[in-house]
Amino acid sequence: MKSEPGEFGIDDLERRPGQTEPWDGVRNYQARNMMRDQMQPGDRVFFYHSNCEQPGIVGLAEIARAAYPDPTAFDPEHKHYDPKSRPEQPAWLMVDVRFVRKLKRTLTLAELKERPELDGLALLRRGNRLSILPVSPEQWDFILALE
DNA sequence: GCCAACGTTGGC
DNA sequence: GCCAACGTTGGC
Repeated sequence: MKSEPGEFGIDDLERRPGQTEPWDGVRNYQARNMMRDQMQPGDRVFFYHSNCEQPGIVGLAEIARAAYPDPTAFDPEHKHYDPKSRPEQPAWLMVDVRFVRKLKRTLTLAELKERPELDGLALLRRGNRLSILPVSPEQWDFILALE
């Protein structure tokens, strides 16, 4: 899961009450479907810092709550308001994410790109801009071993 | 700041 | 349904 550290970084997650944060604001159908269909409580995710000096994987988090309606979509005052989403029929969902730990070092995007073992990694696909991306078990183990 | 790569919107 | 215009993402 990507986040801009200037907006909400791994340190912010660590400081949250319960070290848990609702992952609101996702407004992409592919990303929504991944939250809805692929994320269960206890599942682990990489926390990725994007749009910053050193883009890369900085920590581990886990899903604390399965997908449920994103209330920010209902609020006309909110930046992420979307009139297509109504409480009776929510278009947008979010999960709760809980801090697990920071990595001992940042696994930079540049470093991940150098690894032929990660050729198929969705994060490295050309033009990818999704804020939530799949990682296979093999990719997961390989990346963690780089730490 | 630049720009490639997308997703979305809306006219037709 | 097509597609140009536009907005956003995010690395560099």
